Amino acid sequence: MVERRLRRSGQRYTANRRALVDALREAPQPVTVAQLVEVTPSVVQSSAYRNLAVLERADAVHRVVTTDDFARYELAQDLTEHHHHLVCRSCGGVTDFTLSPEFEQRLESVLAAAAEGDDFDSDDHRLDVLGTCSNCS
Amino acid sequence: MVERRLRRSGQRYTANRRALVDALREAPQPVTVAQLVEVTPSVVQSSAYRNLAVLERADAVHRVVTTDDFARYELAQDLTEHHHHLVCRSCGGVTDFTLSPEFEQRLESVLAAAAEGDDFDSDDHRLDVLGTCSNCS
DNA sequence: ATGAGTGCAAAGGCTTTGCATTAGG
DNA sequence: CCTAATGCAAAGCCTTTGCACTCAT
Repeated sequence: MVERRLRRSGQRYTANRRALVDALREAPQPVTVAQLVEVTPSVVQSSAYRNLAVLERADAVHRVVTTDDFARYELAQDLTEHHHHLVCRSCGGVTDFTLSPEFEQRLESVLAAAAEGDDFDSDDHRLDVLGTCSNCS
Repeated sequence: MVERRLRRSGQRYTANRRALVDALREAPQPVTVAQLVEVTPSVVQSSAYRNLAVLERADAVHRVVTTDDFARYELAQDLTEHHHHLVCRSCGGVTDFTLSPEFEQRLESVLAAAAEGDDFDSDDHRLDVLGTCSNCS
């Protein structure tokens, strides 16, 4: 699946990229590049950044922005499951959660209507809850 | 209102801070620090960063994270009106939009339930629509 | 062969910080 | 007065980039 997306955008599925994707598959939640490099010592930092950028352009991974200074990555949601994030203001950590399909659908239609009104071409939404995780409270 | 919040957290409402808040009040949407400094030449960049941090801790302004490398700021939503953002993937620009009070309320209760299940102490949510703005399309 | 991918090191760019000076209460 | 705030410059830190080398096709 990831391989197909890479090929589609004219990219190879190299050992480094495989290692990164495997690591992301293992991760239960979005991880920073530093964490990723630590788990996959065969991939040096600059290659990790470059490959994550390639994977993102191929829609295989997704970059998650939280409140701290670290970019986090996760597998593309259509390779996993559509979900949202609990973002801890204290440690910057991210936990996934999902909403019912009914509510998701309702949300999508409401958002589509809002974007339409502003002549905005929407392709995704991002719904995060901010607060304090159980570890930090 | 802003002044009260600053005093509450033991901070002064100085000329620089006033200028920043006034500029934010004028801005129709979240603005970058660079834009802010440009509009308020009396405030140098480092003071802008420091003061925005103070104002954020006092809950007077709110830091908005988009997809580019620039932090954006807006007045705290309870000083304006609760709203959400259309974030352009191309230029990083942000436009505000609102949802109906009914839907907002529904959303809040759904999110509260989800956070509860993860033992997460939620205090806010952030709902952004990603896509392409009319300028960039 | 030949262009994409990689590693290392250096550079970029937004943001933060040290320090001497100024101003608010 | 005396602490907080300010300006300037320098440093930090995540991220990107240049360049030579290696690998896949």
